[in-house]
Amino acid sequence: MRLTTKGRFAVTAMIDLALRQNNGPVTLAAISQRQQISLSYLEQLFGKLRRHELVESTRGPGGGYTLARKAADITVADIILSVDEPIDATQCGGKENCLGEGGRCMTHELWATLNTRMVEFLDSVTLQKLVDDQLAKGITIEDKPAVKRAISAAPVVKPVRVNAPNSVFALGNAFSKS
Amino acid sequence: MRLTTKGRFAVTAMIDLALRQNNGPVTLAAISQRQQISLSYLEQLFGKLRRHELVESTRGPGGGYTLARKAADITVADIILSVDEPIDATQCGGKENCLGEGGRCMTHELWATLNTRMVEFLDSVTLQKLVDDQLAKGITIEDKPAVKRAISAAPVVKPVRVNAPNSVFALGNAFSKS
DNA sequence: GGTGATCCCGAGCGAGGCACTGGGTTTTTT
DNA sequence: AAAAAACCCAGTGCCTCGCTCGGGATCACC
Repeated sequence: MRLTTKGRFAVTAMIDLALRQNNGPVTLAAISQRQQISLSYLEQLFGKLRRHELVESTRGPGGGYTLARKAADITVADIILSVDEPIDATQCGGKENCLGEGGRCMTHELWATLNTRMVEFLDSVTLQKLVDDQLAKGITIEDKPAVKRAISAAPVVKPVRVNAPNSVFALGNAFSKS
Repeated sequence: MRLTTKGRFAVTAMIDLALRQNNGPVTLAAISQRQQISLSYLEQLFGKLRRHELVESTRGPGGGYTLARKAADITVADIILSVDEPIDATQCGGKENCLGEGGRCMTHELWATLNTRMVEFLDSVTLQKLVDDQLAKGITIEDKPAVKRAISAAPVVKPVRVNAPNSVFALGNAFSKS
């Protein structure tokens, strides 16, 4: 498991989606503008989310994405594991990894436990809870305009690269080898 | 905070050091051989560990490293935070990060909480505990030969690059931007 | 006082991931 | 037909990881 801004973006986008999907599919372009995430990057993320059956898509005008299940049935762990993929290949397994004499994996259990703890925690937080948090904060959600085509007009703020410089909070491959 | 094999190597090396430091300083060359970690890489790691006052060094022949405090007073969090550094610069702070209208940081608290949980956990595991685990597993520790200079002879197994390919368990910069 | 063991330091390198860009295609509605 | 949207994919610049290389500094010994 791995946590980067990638996972953060995905969670943020999913919250945005959950907040507004009640009047029809939500377009990535809209999420991109609201959350300042590059459209193409969102496309990649939602491609993965769709393949993991967390969201469903409808194409064509008026289309967009909707949640594939109830927000209460989607956890943060689901989202992060979807976009960050390598859920498998998780153990040092039986391979030639652990050292020769005595053959252990001195820290194997430590990382395994840590992994479990993290997943447990992330799995305990549902998308619904995050949505409730946002609503409690008093977020205003604009109604979608009835006429779809008459949007735009608003000066398109090109989402500038915010450039996350310093990784401060990162968990790296804890299983490979060992 | 961040967890990579870097942190794993550091923890592993520290366990090795704790296990054998009772008859004098332990050389990096010895740890390198036993744990199959490249010597130069170990030098870098122990440089950081020394600067964070987790270990002390003695130079010259017969020198090496010893723990700067009791193993019971060193936690896994100490070790990992030492080698992975960027403990600071942790918040999205007051900067221009959070979005314009409504200005939130929708997931800020989520990541902050996760970070806290992880550090709490890692801080609850002491080096002494890991050492005890190893001893319980029935590890044999060879006595250091009395004559220092008469070592070597053993066919130097060049530590081959084990090459951890797939990062499975990784937490990335969770705060920057947001 | 030289020799060698050991720590110390910095520059750099190859691989891979991240965040993003750009250019297309398909599907669907109007 | 035209436009809106999802889809797809190849590439780019940057950064970190794990490691190598090449050189010091410092100290125990003979």
